[in-house]
Amino acid sequence: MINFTIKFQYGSPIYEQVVYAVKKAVVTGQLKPGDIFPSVREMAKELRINPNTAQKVIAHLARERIIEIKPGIGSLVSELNTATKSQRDQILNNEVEKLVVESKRLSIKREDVIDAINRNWKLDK
Amino acid sequence: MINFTIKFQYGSPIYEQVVYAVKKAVVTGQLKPGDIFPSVREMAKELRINPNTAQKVIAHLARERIIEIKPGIGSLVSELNTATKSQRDQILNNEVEKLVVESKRLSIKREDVIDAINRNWKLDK
DNA sequence: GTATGTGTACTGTGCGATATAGTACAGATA
DNA sequence: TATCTGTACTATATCGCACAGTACACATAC
Repeated sequence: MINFTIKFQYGSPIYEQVVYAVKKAVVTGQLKPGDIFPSVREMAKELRINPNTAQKVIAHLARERIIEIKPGIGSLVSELNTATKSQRDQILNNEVEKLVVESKRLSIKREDVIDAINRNWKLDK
Repeated sequence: MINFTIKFQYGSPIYEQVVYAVKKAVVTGQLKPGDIFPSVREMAKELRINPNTAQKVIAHLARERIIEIKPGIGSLVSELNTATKSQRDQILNNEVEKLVVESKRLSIKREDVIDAINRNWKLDK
């Protein structure tokens, strides 16, 4: 059974979209730590993607420690992680900078960006 | 003469990195409206990239109305734009959501993200 | 006029990422 | 034993990206 939702878009790789959907589902509580995660073949069948693509999703999620692989069993959703220093820097400098640059370029007010952050932070959607 | 700085990284296309560097230079005041923008051939020579790649940069910047092309002359840096509704939604929903999801996933505090926004907003770097 | 500098549009080549199809194997479970 | 897991292959096709090189129309400067 698939516990998260996806609507595929053009422009970015399928495996990337699935990885993001899983991250979002974990953060919003749609997927909880300890939940059983769909297997390669099940995901491929349900989402109608190639098994190799599903395998790529599993491998990426495992490398980011979002799921834990239990050989012969499948995978389990992990607890939320704590950021390493480099991950923290990547987000609080580079990612935020990109958002700020794009906002200023389009004359979007700082307050509106902050509001959007606060609004998105309560995402039980 | 090139009025902006770039340090090429692996992982993302060259033309994208140059486009972002220009956006940042405009936002920080390093490039001002009315400034003459380097031509395709000049950019290719100075940045040591292929003329086709430089052409791609110019085309992207023009499509986003960051520069104005004056046929036979070159290009000029435009004024800052106002966001259309769809651009605004794209940023205040999708982009912000990605930042929030990634932050929550790594247990980064909301206050730290807001601080980073405020810090980056004063970018006269 | 000529020479030069613009943007733009092609043809090719090479490389890597992505997605697909299909097969196979080791290991754990039932 | 049968079935499920993840994983690792071989192949194919398509696309994005960067590169090399050539060509054309247009405006400017001389």
